[in-house]
Amino acid sequence: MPPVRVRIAPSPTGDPHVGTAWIALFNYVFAKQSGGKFVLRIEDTDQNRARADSEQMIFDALHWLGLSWDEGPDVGGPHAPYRQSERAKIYQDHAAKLLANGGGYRCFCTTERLAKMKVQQELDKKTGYDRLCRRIPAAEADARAANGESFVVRLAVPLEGTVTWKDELRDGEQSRDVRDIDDQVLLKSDGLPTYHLANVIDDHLMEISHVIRAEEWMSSTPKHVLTYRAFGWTPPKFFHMPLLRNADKDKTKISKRKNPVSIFYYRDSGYLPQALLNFLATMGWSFGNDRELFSLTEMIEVFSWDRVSLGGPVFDLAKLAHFNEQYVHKLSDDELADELIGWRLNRDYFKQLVPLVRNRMKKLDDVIPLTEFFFSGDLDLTPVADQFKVEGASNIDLKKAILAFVEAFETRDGWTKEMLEDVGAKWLDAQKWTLKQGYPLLRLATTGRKASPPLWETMVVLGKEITRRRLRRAADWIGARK
RNA sequence: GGCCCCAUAGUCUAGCGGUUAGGACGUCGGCCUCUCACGCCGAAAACAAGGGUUCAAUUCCCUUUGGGGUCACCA
Repeated sequence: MPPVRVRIAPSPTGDPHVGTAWIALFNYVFAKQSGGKFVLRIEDTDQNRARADSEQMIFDALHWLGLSWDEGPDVGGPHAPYRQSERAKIYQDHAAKLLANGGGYRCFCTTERLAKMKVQQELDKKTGYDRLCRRIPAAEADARAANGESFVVRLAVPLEGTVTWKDELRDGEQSRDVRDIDDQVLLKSDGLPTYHLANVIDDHLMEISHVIRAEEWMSSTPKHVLTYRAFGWTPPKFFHMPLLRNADKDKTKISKRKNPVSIFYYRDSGYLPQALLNFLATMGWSFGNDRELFSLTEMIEVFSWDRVSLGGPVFDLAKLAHFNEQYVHKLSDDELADELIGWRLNRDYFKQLVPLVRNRMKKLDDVIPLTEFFFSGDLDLTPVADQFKVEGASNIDLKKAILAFVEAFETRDGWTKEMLEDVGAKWLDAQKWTLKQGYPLLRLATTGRKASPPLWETMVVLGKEITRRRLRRAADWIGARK
């Protein structure tokens, strides 16, 4: 048996996701239990979506949870670099091998042609690349590439036969008719690999023994298996965990439109990392003996794959709150005091608040009522219910307007006063509202009050996650009222 | 829509042929109590449907239904 080596491979495209934490937990636990290694690899091959501060946020979030990695971009390791953007040469060399052995081929199709093809396929009810470039003789393709023509490298999927593999969490063998598999793009025209190529190469080179990932990857597994074969490699073992899902009627995979998904939301609204981890562990896995409160260490002791259940668990905030309550109560007074200080009752946080409220204070004790909403999570909006109104706008209009503001800042980088100010101004224009009509709505939703420190500064201090959550919650609440 | 995965209360789950179908969250009652919370006690609440297999199916098989994923030069 080769040593156990597992990994998580998040892409730095935004706030660290609870789904990442959840998958990380199972990888971590399995690695620790088997005396293996847990690797963190950053999948940043999408230049359009990668965000600079995002990688550090992943580190911070995982550290906060106490899930540490043995190898990674920050700690190094025998298979460095662990950042895919720094491994471009490796992928290109490997793509060249595929070109040489017929496992892959160059495709010169333009995005326009591909788009046209897709439109036609809609009518014909077909999918996948039509393999036009697969018929180009290798010598001609080489010449065109040498000539500077832009191309991608595609996987040459066998024309007939069946691919089979084992999913360790499911009975029997998985198999797929190759005719249902697309000639996946492996190397993009910018010379960087797609997920599929980078993933296979890295997992192989980094000697990953068990790929533990979410079910959304299950349908691309045959492509991966084929890619391993094209290189002449043996695929690792695959474990596809179910997907975390939204609550209510909408049981789609968990998303920020429906649920707070940033790990930082949970940290900032006062959840303890051990409680979050414990809660996450009970999603799709059970400890046994009707026990559901346990530590990471205890989980590592008893963990086994046969206690994984495959139904997609709904992420239930009420139950998370219960777990957290249990953990809070377990702390001694000293420990709880320290937790509170570490959370927001500390100098750093107060230093952000003081400039916002100092002119509104007469005595020191005014600080508490003035800043209360900086310390609370979800707000009770009923006391200000009748304040949520704009002349001529229905409840649905108000809901849409608030959501429009959220969508607008969602597309922007950073979280600064300037950005919010800009988004706000454009939003007012779009709503055709005056300042006095529009902004009170946002203020009410984010602070639960008619009066507060300046809106943008308040949002900045509150943080993006809590702001988003409050706005969305307010929008839903308004939209649902009579 | 094609392909694939999944299916025990509203939610998370136990169960791996014979159980009064267990636990937890939430909900509702009650006790405790100066209030509230905690805590304690109790209640309502589930095997999606139809066929098989079997002496016996929640459990095994098939079909249907339902839910989900995926069909990008995003991961």
